[in-house]
Amino acid sequence: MRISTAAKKARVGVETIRFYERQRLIAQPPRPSNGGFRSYTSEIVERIRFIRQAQELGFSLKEIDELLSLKADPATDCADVRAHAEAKLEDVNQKIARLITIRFALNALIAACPGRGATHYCSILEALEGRKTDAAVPLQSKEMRP
Amino acid sequence: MRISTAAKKARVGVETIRFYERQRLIAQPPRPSNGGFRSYTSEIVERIRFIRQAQELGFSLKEIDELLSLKADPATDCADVRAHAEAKLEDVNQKIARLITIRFALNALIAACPGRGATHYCSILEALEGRKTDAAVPLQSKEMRP
DNA sequence: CTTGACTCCGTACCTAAGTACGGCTGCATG
DNA sequence: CATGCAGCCGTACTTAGGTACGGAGTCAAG
Repeated sequence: MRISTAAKKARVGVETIRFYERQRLIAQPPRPSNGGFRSYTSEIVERIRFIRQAQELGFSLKEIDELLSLKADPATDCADVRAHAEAKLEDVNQKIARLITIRFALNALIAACPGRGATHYCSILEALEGRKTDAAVPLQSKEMRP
Repeated sequence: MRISTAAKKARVGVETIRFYERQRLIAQPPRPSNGGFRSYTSEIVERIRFIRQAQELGFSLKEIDELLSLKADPATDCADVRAHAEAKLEDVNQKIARLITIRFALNALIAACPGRGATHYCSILEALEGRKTDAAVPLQSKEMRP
């Protein structure tokens, strides 16, 4: 299989495969000594699919690299993998909590807004200025972007 | 007020102020013609605080730039600002929905995991491989990162 | 009047996850 | 056999939001 076929099967771009190779997430198949094209196996396609699936679950490529190592290591216990999943779940829960706080604040802002009139009296802008309105914005800050 | 004082008051780094100046989010105070230090006003500090508040709500610097323009323009109606807040709310809602889907899938994965044993039989890794388990991972994909 | 802290400025670097480009080689099809 | 599409390779660029660095200038205190 050539790279573009592999890319199609894994539903990624050719450049993405190369990028994964550079990141050592997947092995680069050897180039024939007589100098032809590299030949991609279905194992590699599977591996790329694995990577995309894990990405869908919010794992970063770095974390996926760890998962793949666990996967490859026969000494790995299933509990190790589970721990990663649980850590990611925790992560996701925190992001959700943070977003819900934001949603709450945005809702309050919108509710307090008269809906029209000069911005001189805009309660949303006022709230953002930090002068406290009813729709105060009490975020504890710190780390949402991971 | 010198830049480091302004930075402290706005609770950002000096470099961040400079960065905002380069991004034209805040104006750079003129340097005295005799060549001393720039003098920062409390208006600038307020403006930086506004930026950070809006960031807390998930607005990007680009969006904040728009908000600040609306704020500065006397022709702006409050409804314009409100529309931005509502768009951002919609945005936040989508992110939450996406994360909840992920949470669901992670929970299913963890629940299906025996908790120990060789990874050869690890249901989490299996699920990520795309071979369908009970704990299938049915994400519709597409755009969570904004 | 020297020392040390701060400012200024331009530029480079960082992470994440790719995407794009340009020049070359390889190969298959007409 | 020529033509044009693929593959290969190295490098540079992208977005976002900063952070870091190096050299020169400024200023206040000792």
